[in-house]
Amino acid sequence: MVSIVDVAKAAGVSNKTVSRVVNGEPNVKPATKERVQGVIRDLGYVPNMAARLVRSSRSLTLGIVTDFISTTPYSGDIVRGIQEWAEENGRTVLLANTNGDRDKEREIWRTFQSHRIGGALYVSMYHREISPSLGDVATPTVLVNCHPEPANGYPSIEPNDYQGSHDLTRYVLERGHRRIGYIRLNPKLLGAELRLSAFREAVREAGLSDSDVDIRLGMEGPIGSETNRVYSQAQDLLTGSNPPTALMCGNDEIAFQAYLAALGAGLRIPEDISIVGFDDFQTVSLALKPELTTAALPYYALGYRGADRLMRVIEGEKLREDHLVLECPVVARGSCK
Amino acid sequence: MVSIVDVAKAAGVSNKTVSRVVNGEPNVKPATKERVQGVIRDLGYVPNMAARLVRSSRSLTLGIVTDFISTTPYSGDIVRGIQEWAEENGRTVLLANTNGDRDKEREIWRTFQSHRIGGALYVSMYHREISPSLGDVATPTVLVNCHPEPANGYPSIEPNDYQGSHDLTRYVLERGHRRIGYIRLNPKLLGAELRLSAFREAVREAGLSDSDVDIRLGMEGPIGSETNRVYSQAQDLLTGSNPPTALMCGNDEIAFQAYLAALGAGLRIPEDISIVGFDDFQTVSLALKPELTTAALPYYALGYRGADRLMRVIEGEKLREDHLVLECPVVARGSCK
DNA sequence: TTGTAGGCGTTATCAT
DNA sequence: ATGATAACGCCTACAA
Repeated sequence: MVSIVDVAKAAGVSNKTVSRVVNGEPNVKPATKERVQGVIRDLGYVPNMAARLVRSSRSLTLGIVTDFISTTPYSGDIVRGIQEWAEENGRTVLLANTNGDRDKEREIWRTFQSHRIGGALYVSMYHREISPSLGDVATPTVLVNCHPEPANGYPSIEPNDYQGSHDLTRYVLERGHRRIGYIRLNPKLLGAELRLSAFREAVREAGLSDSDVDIRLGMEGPIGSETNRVYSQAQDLLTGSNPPTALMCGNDEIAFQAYLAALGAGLRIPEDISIVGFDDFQTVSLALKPELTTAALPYYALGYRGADRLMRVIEGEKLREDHLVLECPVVARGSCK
Repeated sequence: MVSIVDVAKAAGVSNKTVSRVVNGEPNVKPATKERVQGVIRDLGYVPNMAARLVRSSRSLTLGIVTDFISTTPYSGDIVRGIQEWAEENGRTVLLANTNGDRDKEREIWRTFQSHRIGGALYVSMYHREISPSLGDVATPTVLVNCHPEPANGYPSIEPNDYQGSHDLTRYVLERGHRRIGYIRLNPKLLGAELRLSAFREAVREAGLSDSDVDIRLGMEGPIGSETNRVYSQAQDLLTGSNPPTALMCGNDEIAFQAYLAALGAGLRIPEDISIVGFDDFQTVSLALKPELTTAALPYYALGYRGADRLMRVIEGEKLREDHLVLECPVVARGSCK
């Protein structure tokens, strides 16, 4: 593989001059610069990052640690956001997946260290509280789609489930609905609590009473192997006496099953029953007919802006104890009212 | 950061001996070995891959190039398969995404070169024929979920859409269906052609005539921004005179919309109409009620075995012109007959 | 504006 | 079984 010395020889300059050209440093005569660049092209020289890193110990690669990449396919958009940022900023991305295993997590951390990464993004695939076991290392780290346990203050970036659910509930209320059903996510999910409490709050603010809402548990049990009661709960809710006019769902996949239950019961959407979801998982939300009104989880932005924050941490800004929250905008489509 | 020299000093041996211990080389007295390992633990020494690479030029990291990671969320399983393999084999993974942009592709290739990766996996997110623009580099490369244009012989690994569709059609026929509807994928997709022709062949083998099948175009237009006619086509097909008893769909998302159309038309699944999909995209196939009978695209295995093949190429096996094809098994669930 | 010398952390080579 | 020394490709520091 052609090295900086080869280029220097061929161009008749010192290796330091080549280095200067490669790194865009000043103090190179334009003529020399062009000649060197020509040789670089001709010889197909590509700088060796490893050698550069050994000498300067300033790494341009950053690590991504994901947890359950398999169970929530759509959140891959977080990774895409990070990649996009990395590409725009001349960084490269090292990827590893814990599969929820603590030992593996520690091992990954060692691997990243051995690659002397500049910083890391710890990406959770569902919104939750975590305590990453990063060893006792001082690598700059930002938590994405999760937040740290109270004590250990990593900076983080998360979606605002509360605001999203509150806005969405208001959207439904503003369309005149006064009897509202709600099918919950697995209570073990952080988002479940936030979304439900925002729903309750918005409904209370609108002056509805407890008897105006009908809250059901859609999923329960350990995450990844939960019991799914959505379909039967939706059936029960929709075909009971005095059914709601609107049905809010913990996420789009629940809404999806609610559609099936509603259609199976001979109801038309949205004429007989309005349905809204949460997440804006487009494979579902855009495939449903009518398309689903929902609140959008800003996955891509979570990744992109998370990477941006990481860079700031790397460059020395003190962001510890700094937790950023991104809005979940309501996406109005045809399924409500 | 603690280096091999620090360890050597603290252990009272030469740096080469430490190196030997770290790399599990022979000719180290057990006592020395243990002492060194103790010091390594105490000092928290982590080998510097960059330095190792500079010296030995044998890279333990491999690159993944993806194209449209965003449009097909579920195919992230391919990446998961690769990661799993990498982890089991002590390799690290560098990730980059072209977004379908040729220039970016070339740039990624340069970046990978500058990291001196040992080999690369070119991963397409939907099954297709490609001509990767890898520059004139000799980095070992394996194509995953796609195959090379005739001329340039990269080894590849792909799903067997034809076999999957053929088996699935036979499964449907064996359940006694003699009038079958079919909603096609976008013809621009390689899988679309393979699946449809396998369907036609299986139907012909069973002695059905052209009038027994009703083939509709569900999607068309440029990939990523296609026109979706599935819902209306399904409605039309199911509510016409002399409707089919079984409806086969180009993929699970089409089947999903067919469900909606069927339920909307007051049909019961599978009593009035059997529906089958393709892909086994579990977010859809397991959420549908009844759960969807389909053929499983072996995404995970594609990644895992693709990585395995890459290693073999790296180690010098001649696999050029070697194209591996993985079976798509029928997954029987409740939606058929 | 350009070049020289030295060193980063590691492995390879050859001695001991 | 262990060590001394050179070399990998690059950058830093300093000199010219």
